[in-house]
Amino acid sequence: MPTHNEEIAHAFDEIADLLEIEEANPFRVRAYRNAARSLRGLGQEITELVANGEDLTRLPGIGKDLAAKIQEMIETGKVRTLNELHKEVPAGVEDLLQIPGLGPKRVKALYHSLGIKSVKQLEQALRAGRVRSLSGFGVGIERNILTVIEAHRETEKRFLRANVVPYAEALVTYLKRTRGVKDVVMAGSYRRGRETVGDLDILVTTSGKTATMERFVGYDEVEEVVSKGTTRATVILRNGLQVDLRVVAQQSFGAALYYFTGSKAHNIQVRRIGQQRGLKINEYGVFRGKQRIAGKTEASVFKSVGLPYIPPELRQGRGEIEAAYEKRLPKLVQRADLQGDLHCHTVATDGHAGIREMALAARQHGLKYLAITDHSQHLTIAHGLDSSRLLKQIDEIDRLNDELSGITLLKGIEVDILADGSLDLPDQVLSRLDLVIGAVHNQFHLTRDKQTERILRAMDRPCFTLLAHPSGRLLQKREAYDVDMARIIEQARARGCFLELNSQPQRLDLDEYYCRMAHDEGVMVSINSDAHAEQNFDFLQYGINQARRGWLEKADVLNTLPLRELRARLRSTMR
DNA sequence: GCCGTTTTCGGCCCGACTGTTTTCAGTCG
Repeated sequence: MPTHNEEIAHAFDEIADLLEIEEANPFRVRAYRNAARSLRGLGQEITELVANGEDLTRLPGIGKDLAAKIQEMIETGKVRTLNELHKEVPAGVEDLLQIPGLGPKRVKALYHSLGIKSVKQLEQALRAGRVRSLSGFGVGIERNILTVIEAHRETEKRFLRANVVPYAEALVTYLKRTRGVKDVVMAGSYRRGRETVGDLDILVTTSGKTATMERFVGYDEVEEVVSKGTTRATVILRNGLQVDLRVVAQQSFGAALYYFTGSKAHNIQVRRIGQQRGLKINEYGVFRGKQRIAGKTEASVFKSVGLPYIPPELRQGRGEIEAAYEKRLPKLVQRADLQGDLHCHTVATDGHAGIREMALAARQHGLKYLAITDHSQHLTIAHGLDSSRLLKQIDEIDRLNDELSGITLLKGIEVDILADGSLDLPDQVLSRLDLVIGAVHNQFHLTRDKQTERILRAMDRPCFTLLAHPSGRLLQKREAYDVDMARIIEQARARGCFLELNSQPQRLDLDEYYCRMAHDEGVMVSINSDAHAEQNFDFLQYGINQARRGWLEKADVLNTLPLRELRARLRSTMR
């Protein structure tokens, strides 16, 4: 049973929680949290590193002691330290830390004074008014925690980026219409382009006194005001989304934007570098002693520690700072680099528009070519194409290409990869197409070996061009199927075929880790909309966000090629 | 518990808001 990074990270977080409740040295606590974060950001299974005999203490935040604990975890599946800690504080108590407003001190008091070991017990104690008498508590805190427990029973969940975009944009527009307000920008994970966001962070700069805070908490969608000061406020919207607002003076714009964009891991690294250089970096600027030396722009903050500008999508604390110092930051792909789209559907299967309408919509979105790739017969629920319908569609595309200007249609198919790795249509039909996208749409629960073999076999077919949504994940709905993606990427390199980055907001598949692996291995990725309707070409922006988080450059992306070159590349994969 | 272009000891990112306190501890991002 392999041990995954997340399990070890979780164990370290749990140790940190328990140590905190025990009032251990806060820096020791932080060491465990740093190590957990480091493991989560690794992008590679730690068991592989161990198997390759790598020295774990070379990983950031992992020293001799924690390296040994990782070994212990891999070998025995547990850590003695954690079991020891549980003798003092039973399992479950640390869950109380997840409740906003409860930190280690209060949790410790709740457990030691009242014996509270679960959220449920806490709720009962709160209702009985037994909590208010504890020192450090009061009626106010009692009431607040109760409200939070009730309101957040269903939360701790993140929102799909696409679902919060309208809220973010509306709120920004609303705040911009405030007197004295200069800039209103989104920061946080939203700005870093993450596929899901836990909350929205909005930064506002003002000149002089304004009523920004009042206007913010008075927003129509606000259900609850969590906190409100002069420079910072937090609200919960009616849909459960938390929004944090920060207000700073114009001169601090860059420092504040940098600070609130994060990520936390990235910021901590840079502040530490600043510290080594005798600088203090906070949201108001970069300071040497009392003197403010930078902060008007983000670039000035980076410059103060000798770094070039690092795009938000890369600020994850995963090697971007080292890469920046060594001048090997990627030049990230942009939406404008995309020349076409290689995956869409029409009314022939489960799409909502005809070929012509999709072509015109693609052209409207600035694309020069579009591959029509409806489903194949095996996907009956989508009314997939059999050979004869596909051949008819090929003729129709030929006719439309004669007629349409400014957009070229490519003939393709999203063909099912069957359980045995064969494709759902015969080679002689597939060979008439410009490209063949293979996709797994069933049998998600095969063993890792079988699933991997299935896909590798399909990729080996003579007509195979591109692997659609390679992991099959649906964000917040379905886990990726168990598959050896490193082998698939290796096979794509050897075979000369390509991987898709599917831009559907709930897919965004490849994920950022495997994008980076493809980049490192020299495998080209196609950023596709998988549009099922005319407006779905907007999804491409989400794919671009994801690609940028995965360090992809223009040269890594198949559909940045002009049509002629693209055709040549596609032909080269057919054999 | 980690870490080192001032250091193998002595540091460890930084500030805002709330509520319970009479000047600050706890919590959060």
